Amino acid sequence: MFPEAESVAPAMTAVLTTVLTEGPLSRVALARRLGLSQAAVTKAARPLIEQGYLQELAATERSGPGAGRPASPLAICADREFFVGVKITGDELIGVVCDLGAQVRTSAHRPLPDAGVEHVLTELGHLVDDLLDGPGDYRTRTRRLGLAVSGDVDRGTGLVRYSPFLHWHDVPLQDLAEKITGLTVTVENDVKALTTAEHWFGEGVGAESFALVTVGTGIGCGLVVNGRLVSGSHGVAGEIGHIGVDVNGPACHCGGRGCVEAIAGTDAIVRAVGRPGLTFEQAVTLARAGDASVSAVFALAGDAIGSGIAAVANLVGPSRIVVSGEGLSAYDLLEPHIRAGFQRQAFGAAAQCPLSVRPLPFEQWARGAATVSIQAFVAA
Amino acid sequence: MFPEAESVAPAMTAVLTTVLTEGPLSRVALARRLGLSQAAVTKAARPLIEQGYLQELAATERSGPGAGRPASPLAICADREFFVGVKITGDELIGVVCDLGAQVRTSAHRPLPDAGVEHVLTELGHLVDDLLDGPGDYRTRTRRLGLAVSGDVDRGTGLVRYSPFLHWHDVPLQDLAEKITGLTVTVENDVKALTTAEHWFGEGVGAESFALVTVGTGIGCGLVVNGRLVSGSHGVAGEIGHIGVDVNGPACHCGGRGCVEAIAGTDAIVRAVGRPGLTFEQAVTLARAGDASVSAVFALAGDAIGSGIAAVANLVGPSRIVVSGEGLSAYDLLEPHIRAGFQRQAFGAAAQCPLSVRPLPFEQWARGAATVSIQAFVAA
DNA sequence: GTCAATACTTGACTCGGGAAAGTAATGGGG
DNA sequence: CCCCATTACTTTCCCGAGTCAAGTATTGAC
Repeated sequence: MFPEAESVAPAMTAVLTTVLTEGPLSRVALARRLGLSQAAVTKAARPLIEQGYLQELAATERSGPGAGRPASPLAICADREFFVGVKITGDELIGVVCDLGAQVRTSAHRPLPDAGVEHVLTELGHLVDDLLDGPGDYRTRTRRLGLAVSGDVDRGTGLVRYSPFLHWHDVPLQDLAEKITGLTVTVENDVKALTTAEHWFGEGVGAESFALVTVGTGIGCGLVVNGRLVSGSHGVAGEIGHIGVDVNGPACHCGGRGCVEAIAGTDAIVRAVGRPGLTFEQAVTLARAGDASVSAVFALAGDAIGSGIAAVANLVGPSRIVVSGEGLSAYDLLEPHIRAGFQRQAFGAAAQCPLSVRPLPFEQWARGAATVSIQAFVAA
Repeated sequence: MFPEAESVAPAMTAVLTTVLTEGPLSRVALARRLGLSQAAVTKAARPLIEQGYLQELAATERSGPGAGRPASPLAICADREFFVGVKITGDELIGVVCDLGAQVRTSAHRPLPDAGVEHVLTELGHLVDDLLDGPGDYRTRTRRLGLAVSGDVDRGTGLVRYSPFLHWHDVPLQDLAEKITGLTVTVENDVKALTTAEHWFGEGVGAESFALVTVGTGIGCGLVVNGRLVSGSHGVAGEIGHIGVDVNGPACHCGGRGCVEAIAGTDAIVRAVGRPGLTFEQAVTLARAGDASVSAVFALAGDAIGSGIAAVANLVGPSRIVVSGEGLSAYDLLEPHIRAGFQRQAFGAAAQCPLSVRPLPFEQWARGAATVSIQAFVAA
């Protein structure tokens, strides 16, 4: 957290994290919330205030019958520090600058004609320069960069083990990006980054367990269980897209049969419609216009997604599920069937798990990357 | 851990837990394993030895080239304390006495003609008396009892929220059982208890994430993720039996379609064979004798189980999966199809997750209950 | 103005754990 | 045989995070 400090008192991390994710809280409220004494919170908060990360808000009006000294809630100084987040896709870099409160301050993107490591790094350097040297004067108050990449990523070492879209194998992205940008870099899988962002700053705040499902060409899922992100011991986790929901369904590129993705991925939907040359958007238009056979494809797709989500609910019992992704452009067509499939396959109380829909634009994925670097900063 | 102590130094719990689950270790090895200083281990171990929970083994012969003082490994004194575990089924109580090392010392059972709470408690009292006052003189060194019940159980409060087999609603089983037996009682869901036992003392030792699948009339699953048991926020977790693997499959009693349990539960198999009056055992015999249509039913069942297990592997990426349960009497018929279904639907590296088979007799479920009380004791 | 109520701060203390130096027990080489 | 390197364990001293209890601050109600 501080440039000098080796490791920081747990209470400081806890206080800062709680104020970040749950908003302004008085010291007394923090003490109750964290199971600490008031004295411990006072001591932990002092250096955070001195360093400019927290500020005392004006005393609020008090409720309740009796009197008493008004609380002075502690709030984040969002401007104290900024964080760059970049999502690396196969054909584009999308970058944002976020403040400490994870609000996006500015964004930019660069096309990526070539996904070679060298080229991506060069473009990344340019993108970061554009973001930090543009209006806002973020350069001086920015020390960290988060990168979100699809595929198998080791967050601890910042190694990209394998990324199918980029065709990367064992790229030490963290080291390379730190050399190019001069910032402290954190690398994370893109879905996990987005899940983290929702867990800290979105719908998943306060949830002990939480799932985020992304619908698009691929169908993915990020999981938080017992308050911690699920990483999977073989680097595989959240692969909801390859759960089999129909033994007699279409073959999937993964070798499985009737995978959710092979039924409900945008490519799979186009294929199932079976009209040569038709794009996904055109299929959506046809279905909205009432074309029965195309609508049926969307119905099956939504049902498959719902079944997959129910599998998540049945297995880990999250307290919330958020559905998101690019494929949500067709959400009006999918939603009733997603909900129907979910309700049918969710077991017992799992059916009561709230399912919310949030179209998260690509910029939000970059924000997810920034969020991961905020986390790394707070935990440092 | 100690009758007097309110809370115990974390290092003591860590040392005792590690020796329990990983066997005798020297202080130096423990320090490395736990990331503590040698001094901290020495200090934590002393009271544990004094109280008789640990003992120093004779120095072992040393390997390596140089010389050096031989290590004196610390081992559990298994006889120091005993634990009763009872599994409550719809028609029987199965009880065991385990030592501190979770070895079963003696067992007993009582039929349960009536699953009413009153009657179960009376029988439980008799069963515990039988176990503790029989040969072995366990009574004086036993202070804890673990109960395993199917259904929705709150381990923290020992409340059985709902148990379908027993037709129980909101039974404060912990309090009731403590009154009857005079022991400190822990209550846990049966599958979770068995999973805990395998995680601490079985195949799952040392695994950060681990899944146990039980195959029988119902099909269940216990999950350990990031080293912690998954409980599910609505009391639902590990319901692998109600994952839908065939949208066109048979209706399930849960309201779903093509649930694993509706295809591969023992009742479902009997129904799918479709010969009135035929028992499960007779179906097994027919299939073993080569009856093609019956064999096909087992093939479909195995495939469905394999798909469900693959869903677990894809979502949480456990480092091991253990398959168990009564239905394993037919495991020769199911196994190849379970493995085939798993391999087909497991995504990428998830397919490398080792799948082991362990028929765990009912007594092991009672041992699971005892294990939960051992955990409660160690953490106390 | 006093009083109860609530929020926060201060200072003495506790306790878990670390660092480093000391002791114990072994085998190997002179 | 005596030293010495090597490894295992113990002891002593210290630090720092957190608690407890007492004190200060700030409000509304009477």
